[in-house]
Amino acid sequence: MRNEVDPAAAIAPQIYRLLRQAIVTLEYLPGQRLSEQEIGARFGVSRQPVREAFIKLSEAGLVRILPQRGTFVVRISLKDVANARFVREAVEVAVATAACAVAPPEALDRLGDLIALQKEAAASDDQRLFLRYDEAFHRTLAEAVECASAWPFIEDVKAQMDRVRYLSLPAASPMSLLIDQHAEIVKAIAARDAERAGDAMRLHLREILNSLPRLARAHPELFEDDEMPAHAREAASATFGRDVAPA
Amino acid sequence: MRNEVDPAAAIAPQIYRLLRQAIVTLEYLPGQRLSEQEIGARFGVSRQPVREAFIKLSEAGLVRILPQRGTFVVRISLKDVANARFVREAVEVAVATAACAVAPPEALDRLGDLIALQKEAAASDDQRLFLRYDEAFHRTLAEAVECASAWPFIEDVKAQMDRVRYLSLPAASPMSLLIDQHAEIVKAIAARDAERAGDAMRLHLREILNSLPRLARAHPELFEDDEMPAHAREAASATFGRDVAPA
DNA sequence: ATAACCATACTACCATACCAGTTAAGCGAG
DNA sequence: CTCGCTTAACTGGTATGGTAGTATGGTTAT
Repeated sequence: MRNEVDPAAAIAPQIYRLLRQAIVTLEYLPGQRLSEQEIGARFGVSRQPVREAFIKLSEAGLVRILPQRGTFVVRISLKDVANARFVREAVEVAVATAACAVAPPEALDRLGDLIALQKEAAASDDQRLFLRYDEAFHRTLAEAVECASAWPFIEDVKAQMDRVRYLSLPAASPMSLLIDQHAEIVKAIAARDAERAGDAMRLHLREILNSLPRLARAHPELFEDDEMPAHAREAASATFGRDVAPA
Repeated sequence: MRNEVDPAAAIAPQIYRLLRQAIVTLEYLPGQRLSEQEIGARFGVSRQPVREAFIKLSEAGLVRILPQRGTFVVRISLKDVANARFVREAVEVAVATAACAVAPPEALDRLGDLIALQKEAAASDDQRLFLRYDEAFHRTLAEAVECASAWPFIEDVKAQMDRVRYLSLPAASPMSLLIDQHAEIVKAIAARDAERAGDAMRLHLREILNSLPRLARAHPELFEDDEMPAHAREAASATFGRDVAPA
């Protein structure tokens, strides 16, 4: 978060990116108050672009704006994470399925390149870099089916999941597993097997359900006191069989 | 658009709703310039909340903000409409599928009530009211699977489609057809038949593909000069067999 | 000791002022 | 008449000021 803003470019989006990154990486913890005044002073900008960043953050569900009271980083809500995951699974499974019909071979090459880069990042144990390539992989796949204009929506939804992702970084699902899942997705698309590609993507995106209950128990102070909706328990038990009920 | 704003409530969201409505109903046509100054004067508010409304409209893809030049209503883009439809189909088919597993009977009752209201609106030929109940139907279904927090997401995506919807109002898909499709969705969910529910929703949401090429030819001045992405042509031909190619 | 009150110091929101960049019209030179 | 420059009138982006509402801490009355 020490990055300076570029006064030549539009400031508000830069502040948004910086704050989002800080929240998602848990540099700003749930409950923390964000002051327009203070953030503006820290980056040497006025309150107005900071305010616009706050509004976007609140739409992404990362902060809660209470008029005349303050703006606060929200706790991680199992319900919100599960719903975000639900939406993301729906969209990206559809993307993977569609890719089998319409993705050009060059796109598959690019996806292969990104997997190779992820392997490098995993080899040097650079988790941040790994996550960057992970995001690039999913975005590239969306572009492959000419859904680039749909990516910003996925990106918004992803915010809820990303924070959990960073929370699980120390002992996450091993990077090698995620790489294998990416590879399986690409292989299925290359084989033009729509059902297999969809299933592979579904399995990949349900991975987070495996660690979520454990993380919620390990860090209760970071989590909202709510439960996952029924559709998430369904999805988890269908994939992993257990370890999803609160108990 | 003649509605006044309520100065007691937050102004920016009100302006957003009013402008969105005006654009979607084609009261503001593509290419029209929107001036912060002028809109603010018309509603008796300052430029600031208007500006925030513009930002949201641009994120929904309804206007394009060109810094230091102006803000303009964008033409309808076949690509954007098709992508929005793709995303919406993915999410709502997943919702319909999940509803079979988790929707409580009371939710099905509410959906039945909304279908009855739609029939009334159709009987009195009130198209605006019909569209309102249509939206309520889809939102209620999302709530039935505890995906209420996912609805704002669908609502954003829907903006692109709604404008086409209003454009097609005079001679749209007959309301009775859409009501039958809603009824079929509810029946499938009541029967807990996930595959049938998903297919019914898919068919329902692909209806727009049936009229889109015709509308684009009939109103070329309203449309961006682009083509639907491959996935949309796939979806259309899979459902309707033809009349989707530009020719 | 406790409870009610009030002054103070915040907050977000809206309004206003200022700035830099774009556009286009008007004027002057060729 | 045509081309090129200047300039004035816009634009959106940012900074700053004003306002109403909320939390808080200290003081006073009970």
